[in-house]
Amino acid sequence: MDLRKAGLKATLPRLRILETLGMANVRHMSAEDVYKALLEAGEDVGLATVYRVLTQFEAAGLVIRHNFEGGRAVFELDDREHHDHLVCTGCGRIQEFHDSVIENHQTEIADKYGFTITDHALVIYGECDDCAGR
Amino acid sequence: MDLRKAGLKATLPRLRILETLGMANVRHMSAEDVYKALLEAGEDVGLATVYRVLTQFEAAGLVIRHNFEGGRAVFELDDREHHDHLVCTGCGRIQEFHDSVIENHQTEIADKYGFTITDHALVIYGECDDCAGR
DNA sequence: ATGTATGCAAAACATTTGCACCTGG
DNA sequence: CCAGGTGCAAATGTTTTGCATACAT
Repeated sequence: MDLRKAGLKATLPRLRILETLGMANVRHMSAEDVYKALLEAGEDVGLATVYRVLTQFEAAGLVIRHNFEGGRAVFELDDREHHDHLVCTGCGRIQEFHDSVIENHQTEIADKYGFTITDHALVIYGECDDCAGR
Repeated sequence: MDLRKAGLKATLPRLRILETLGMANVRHMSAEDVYKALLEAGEDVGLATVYRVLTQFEAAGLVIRHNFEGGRAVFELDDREHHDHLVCTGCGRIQEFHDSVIENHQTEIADKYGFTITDHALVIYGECDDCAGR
């Protein structure tokens, strides 16, 4: 939460972007989503700044960038336990989950092939209950 | 392998693109990779056609499109058992693997949250042996 | 023939960068 | 004050699309 602790000046745009990502009802937003939310909130921010700041936040470990299908990256505040994602192809809803058996197996696999894990991305695509009946 | 069976006319560009993806030493290529390979082979093909054809192949289930980190999609011939990927962040090398324990757990997780799996993507990023010592 | 596929060039996106101006500490 | 941050516009890189021509059946 503390920008200074992350080595970043506490400027207005950075604070606002962090706030926006912290809004309980969103969790996963694209750069454009953040930008639009700020404009609607009456903030005068540039899209380029949103991209720059999100990239800095990622480097500082404040947010996680996801490359789900669809061509645009989405960002999420890195303020809770590690988890993976279920993405509904119908409504776009995102469900987080954690499975330690899968996590452990990933480490085993990396070992087996001589890789040192730096990161991993597990995304399950499917249709959620609400979308099943169209 | 059979374009007609997939409902696609057996045109020269399509045959060449399929051949290129089938070259044993590649497996994972971006649209541009395929395009360049064809130009070098003396084929007169357009980049737009490569994109169009790869998208058709994906829809027909002949190839799989991956959105790894890095902004560009890579394609792989869908001619073997399902598998996931280890991607070396150092040299870009891609190692395929399969783990049935992980697969089974994914199904369980989807069930638990009421999702019907249509697809999934597990990518482990890390550094391979060869890159470990820089 | 004839409907579909292709190549080219232009368009559409997502994201990045150059630069003059503004701001936080 | 002054290094670093920001907004804007222009540049980039990837993928898509419109259209006249070429090709497979």
